[in-house]
Amino acid sequence: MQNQSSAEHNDPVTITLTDRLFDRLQRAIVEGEIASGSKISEPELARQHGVSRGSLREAIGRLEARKLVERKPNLGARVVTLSYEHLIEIYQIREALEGMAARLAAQHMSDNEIEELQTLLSEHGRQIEEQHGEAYFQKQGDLDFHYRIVQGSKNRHLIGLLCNDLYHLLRMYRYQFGMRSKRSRQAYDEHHYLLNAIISRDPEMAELLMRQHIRSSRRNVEKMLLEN
Amino acid sequence: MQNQSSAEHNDPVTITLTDRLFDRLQRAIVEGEIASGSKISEPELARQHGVSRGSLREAIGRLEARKLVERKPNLGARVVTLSYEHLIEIYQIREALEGMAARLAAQHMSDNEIEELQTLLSEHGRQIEEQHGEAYFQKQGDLDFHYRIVQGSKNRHLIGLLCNDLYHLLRMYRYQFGMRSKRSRQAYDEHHYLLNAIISRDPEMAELLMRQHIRSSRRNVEKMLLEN
DNA sequence: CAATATTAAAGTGTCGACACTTTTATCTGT
DNA sequence: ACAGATAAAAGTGTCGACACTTTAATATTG
Repeated sequence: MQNQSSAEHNDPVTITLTDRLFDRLQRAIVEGEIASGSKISEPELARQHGVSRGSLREAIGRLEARKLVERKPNLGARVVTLSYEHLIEIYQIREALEGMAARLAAQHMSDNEIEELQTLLSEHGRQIEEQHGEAYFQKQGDLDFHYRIVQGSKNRHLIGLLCNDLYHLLRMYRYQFGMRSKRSRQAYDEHHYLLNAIISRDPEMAELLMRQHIRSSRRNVEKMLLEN
Repeated sequence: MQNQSSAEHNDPVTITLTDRLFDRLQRAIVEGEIASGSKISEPELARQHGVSRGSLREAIGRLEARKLVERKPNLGARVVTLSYEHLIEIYQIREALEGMAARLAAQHMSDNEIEELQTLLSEHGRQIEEQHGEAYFQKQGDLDFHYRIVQGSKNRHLIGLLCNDLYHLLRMYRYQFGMRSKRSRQAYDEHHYLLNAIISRDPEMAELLMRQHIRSSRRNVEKMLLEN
């Protein structure tokens, strides 16, 4: 699940104005530049970005589809309000969907893809040894690993759901709740078990391990948030 | 998962023009009135429905979010093309998500809700005895049952994903692939096992049974489609 | 002075018009 | 007659303006 612009696999590289605007707004929201829960004034935002209200409106519509903003008729749009409960909901959905993705990946990934995944993972291992688990790189590494497995499912609908819809919401929580994982070593191990299940072409086991991995990640987050 | 207009839990009952248009278009697409795979001409559709292109565009945007149409910059929108492969993808996602929904429902449904579910199910049983499994009613019954369990998960994000996004796509396949279930009796039995797991408050078992139920429904569909 | 009614301001929903892109139809040369 | 170039038509992307709704500010009244 790496950074990808909204040109998301759009063969014609024509980027429309609304596309760019959508990207910018999404980033601004995810990174908290536009505060969570705050109201969005169409005239103001349109002016700030030098664009007509019509185009802005379309961008907002897409943000709504990704559940980054909520809209009520005649009352306007607000940036979604983050909450502990909602974060848990997202983890439950991830557990179900990524579990299925791992199951499918064990069936459908090519030998070549599996090798690349292996390479990626040993690279992570090296990084962890070297810099004793520098948080940022490891977090990105986690995303890369999950991203490849999701892609490996070969289920385009599932890929879209996880990489387009859920991913950015999750990123928003990471940014704004300051979620740094202090368990990069454990995560790395769990990734390894999962990889072995995929190498063995064992769908059942792959799903099981992925679900455990996400559950333990969730427990980690829960603990971290209850400390604050 | 019963019929619900796009006013979807919008407290202010102000229905905007775009809302109505969206509903109409969604119905037209789901029921095949606008052919799957066909191109959508904005000027023409706008004229047909007596509405400006701007409003139509917003409606199309929402249809795109629900994956009922696909859009390419400067080339316009097409109704999504149905395929066997895509239908399988949807069933895989349903298996994962509804499985999780059942697990959560076993934990979170109120005793009252469980009783109502029980009532609903015995009503279905009665109907099957009487009219020997009239296809339509039983299909609706299946939807109602699943709908309540999804609601019972109390996971709002999950509910939205299943009842808003996936549900209409699935309905579209049912309509256009003519998917009638000839296994209402078996489905009824499977519902019963699942209900028992929920009554026992056994999340693990509930998820397992729901996943089996959806898998067997998928196999039924596969068989049915390979006959044509 | 507080609570309601009235009015002004701001905001959203909808529309029609124009610019640019893609597609279709026509023309040109060999 | 056919392939490619050219022009016309249709279609999409973007904009600014107006109507109606909500919110804020002001006035009114008990």
